[in-house]
Amino acid sequence: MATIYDVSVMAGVSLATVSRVINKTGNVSEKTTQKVTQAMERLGYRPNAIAQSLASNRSNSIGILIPELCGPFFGNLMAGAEKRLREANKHAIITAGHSKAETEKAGIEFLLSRNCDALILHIDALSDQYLVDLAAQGKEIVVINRYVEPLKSRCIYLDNKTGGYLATKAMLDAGHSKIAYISGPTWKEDANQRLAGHHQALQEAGIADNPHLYVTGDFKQESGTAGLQTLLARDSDFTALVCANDEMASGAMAYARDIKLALPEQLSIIGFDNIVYSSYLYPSLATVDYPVEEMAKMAAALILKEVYQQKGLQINNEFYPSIVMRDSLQKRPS
Amino acid sequence: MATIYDVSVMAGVSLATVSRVINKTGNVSEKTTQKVTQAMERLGYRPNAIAQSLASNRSNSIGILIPELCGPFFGNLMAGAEKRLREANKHAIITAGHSKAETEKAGIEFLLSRNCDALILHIDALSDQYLVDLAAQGKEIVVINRYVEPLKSRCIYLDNKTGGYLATKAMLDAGHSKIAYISGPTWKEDANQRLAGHHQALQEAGIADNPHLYVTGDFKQESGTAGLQTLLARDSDFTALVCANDEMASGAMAYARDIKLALPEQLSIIGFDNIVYSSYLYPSLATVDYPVEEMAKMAAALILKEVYQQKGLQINNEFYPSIVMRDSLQKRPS
DNA sequence: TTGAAAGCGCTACCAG
DNA sequence: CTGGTAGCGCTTTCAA
Repeated sequence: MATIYDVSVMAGVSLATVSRVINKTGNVSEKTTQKVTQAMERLGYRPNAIAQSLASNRSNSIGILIPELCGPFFGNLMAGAEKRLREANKHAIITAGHSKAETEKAGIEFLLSRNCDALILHIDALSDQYLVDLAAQGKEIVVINRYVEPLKSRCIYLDNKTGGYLATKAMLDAGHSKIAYISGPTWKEDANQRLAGHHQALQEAGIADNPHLYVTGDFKQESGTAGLQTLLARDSDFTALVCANDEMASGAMAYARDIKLALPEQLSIIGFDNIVYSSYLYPSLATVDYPVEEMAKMAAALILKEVYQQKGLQINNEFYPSIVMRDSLQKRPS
Repeated sequence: MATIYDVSVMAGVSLATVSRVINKTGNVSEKTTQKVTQAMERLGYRPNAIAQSLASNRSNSIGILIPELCGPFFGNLMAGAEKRLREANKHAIITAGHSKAETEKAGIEFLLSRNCDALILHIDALSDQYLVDLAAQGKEIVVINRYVEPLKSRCIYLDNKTGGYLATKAMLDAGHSKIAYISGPTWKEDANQRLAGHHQALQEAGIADNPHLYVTGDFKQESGTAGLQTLLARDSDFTALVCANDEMASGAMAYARDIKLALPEQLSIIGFDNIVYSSYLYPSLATVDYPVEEMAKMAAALILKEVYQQKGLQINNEFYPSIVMRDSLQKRPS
């Protein structure tokens, strides 16, 4: 690899000048610029980002920590952030936290040690306090899908409670009153808030809480399958099922078909997230739209504004869910 | 951030010694090690990976370039590679190539400029020659899902042609003879090979080629929907549909239901890839298994072996697809 | 077993 | 407009 030194020798100028033309900073004469550019081309020179970063304390890269690298939800999150950053000539460095405190911490350390200019974090396991302390260290962080009061201007979050409320409300409006619920893991904030919204909707409708109608999953498909199985085994005669995310809903749907339960005639189902393939399920899955890609772009925009002083960016911290009606949710036959 | 210098001062030793205990290299007395370790803890010291990398020309990070960050196929690819690397204490740096020569090249340059020790590349647009030249520059590269003759020991690939063959053969074996095909983009190697396998199967069965039964998609769901629509508009009376991937198959299934075509009674469908949710579709989608996660792990293993001299690793370059029978493929009613 | 010192490739400040 | 030069934080000889 050619270095800046090789270029300076070939162009017959100093290191400083080469650096100037690389970074388009300072004034360099037209003629000199040309000489340098030519030398760079001839040598196939490419700046060493590592060295640049060490010298300038800037890396033009943003660390992104998400629980998992696969799955439609986080896929869209990554893609949204990466797109926005790429447009601004910044790079994303992505790593997985696997929803465990230890690995989340290790992931953050990794990103920090790579000198990221800022971090976008989807944290499941670490505490609010940890995030507050982290932010206090001076590195710009943006927390996505979580509301941390002291960091609220740095959080991009969804009103999950309203989302849960809307889902159940849609079932109520369709005439259902026996509504089962498959929750996400109780140690996840978003799962709890969705459940809280569900409770609120039931309460408003004057429907008493029935623990037989709840089961906890882990946001994966299999747990939707297992969840519905458990619920049915309890022998409660519910006509509607609210799932805390689409993946569990699709698992539940698969189970329903296995046991010849007619969908949506015998059971209405609604999910949450509006992941890409929910409209391709059969019946197409009603859900609550989670504008995750937009939110990820907003997180990126926040960083572009705060860290790179990009102008004219409108920041919006709170996002709202909306109902997406599809065939899996049907009026309760009276 | 505390630096190695701060640690050396606090511990009362030299920089070199601190470096030795960080890297567990060279002999350092028990006592000294303790002093240093304590100082590091007290200062909350974390090595600056950038500086380490610049000084040692090693980064312990592996660059991964894939076309897209979202989607089940690439999600599994990332996850598999990351998992294997993490176990070995290496880190993945992931970037998207978006299937365009320019961005793919930029992605590679980015990874190279970040001093990655090796690259795992899923390349769509760049030429074989480009890859050969790249490899010649000395950086270890592993090419995934593509066979490049001069680099064959560095390629981890699937026998896509056999996969295409198996899919169509399964339809033939089920009694179908009018078989439509929705292909991937013709400029993608894997798409062409799958199609070649399809042709081979037809030929062996003595079935003449019928251009009316072909349509080209882009591996996305929508193109499956559009593809089936186009095929049906041509008014050919096919009873089976082979899709070059599961996403297009799910799009086609959605369209079939829209127009009240009974699945699988009136149309048998098979996909390719065996992405996670294909078994949750209705009817569950028959497909060709693509062991992408295993392959990604193998790519990582190859790097661990070649670059980091990890021992005892068995490398296997070629992987084979296998048929996954599910409800969407049914015997042709005679 | 330890320390001194020369870089790694680049930026940024200070002179001129 | 250009050059000289002191680092950025760390690794890695070479000596002691």
